[in-house]
Amino acid sequence: MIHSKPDVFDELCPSAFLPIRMDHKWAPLVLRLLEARPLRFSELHAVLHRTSAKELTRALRTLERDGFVVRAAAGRAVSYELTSLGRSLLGPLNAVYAWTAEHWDEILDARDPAET
Amino acid sequence: MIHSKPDVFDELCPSAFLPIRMDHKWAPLVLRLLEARPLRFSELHAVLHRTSAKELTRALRTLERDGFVVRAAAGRAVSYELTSLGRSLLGPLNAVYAWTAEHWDEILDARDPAET
DNA sequence: CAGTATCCTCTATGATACTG
DNA sequence: CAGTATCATAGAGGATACTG
Repeated sequence: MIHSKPDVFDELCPSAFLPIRMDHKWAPLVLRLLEARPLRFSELHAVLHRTSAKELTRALRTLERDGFVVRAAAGRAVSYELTSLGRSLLGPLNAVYAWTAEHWDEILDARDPAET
Repeated sequence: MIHSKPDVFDELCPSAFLPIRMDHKWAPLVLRLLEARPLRFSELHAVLHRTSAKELTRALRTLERDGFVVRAAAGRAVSYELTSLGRSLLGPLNAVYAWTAEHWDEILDARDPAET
């Protein structure tokens, strides 16, 4: 089907904020965690221990909804895996993280020049 | 000075969400608008007419705070201009936008497979 | 022109407790 | 293990009116 191509400026459609704002705080992190291999819910939660099960679930549901990950239930065990769409986002996403790692100090300095 | 390098995973520091979530909805768009040349407040608002002056102001204050733009008041006229830090973010940022333009349809399809 | 000031609502997210 | 259910709060963001 034909969805109208998002023109980020003219129409100010939601794509202007996607996936810059990935609809969930932990979504981008989950995506990166799944880069290496599929992970179980508990494995994800172990790393993202600062969030609740509820929020992690919501992050995963969001990622599922958008076609970034697929949920595979094998009996008791449930694991999450990247789709090709999800994997394709890792490039740009990691580019942003790389930028952040490189310029984080400058942002902090801009926020608080005193702390030198 | 030495700010500890952000390890996006180990400490789950705020950098994990920056600038993926740029602390303001309109911030990334403002950044892109300033790519070509400095713009006045009203020029920005003309394009971003869907938001209020209050929110646009807040976006600009956020961008200033983080060292992405500088505010230059020339008498009555006020214009905003990218700093080199702000400009350096355009690369990764535009990469994400490019990804979005290319995969937006797939996300919509994932959200609503019916609409074919 | 370039904002401020208010009011208001809705959502995101956390904390905590419970379940098949 | 892999979630749900509930409660509670801060802040995001819209609408609108006002100002030097």
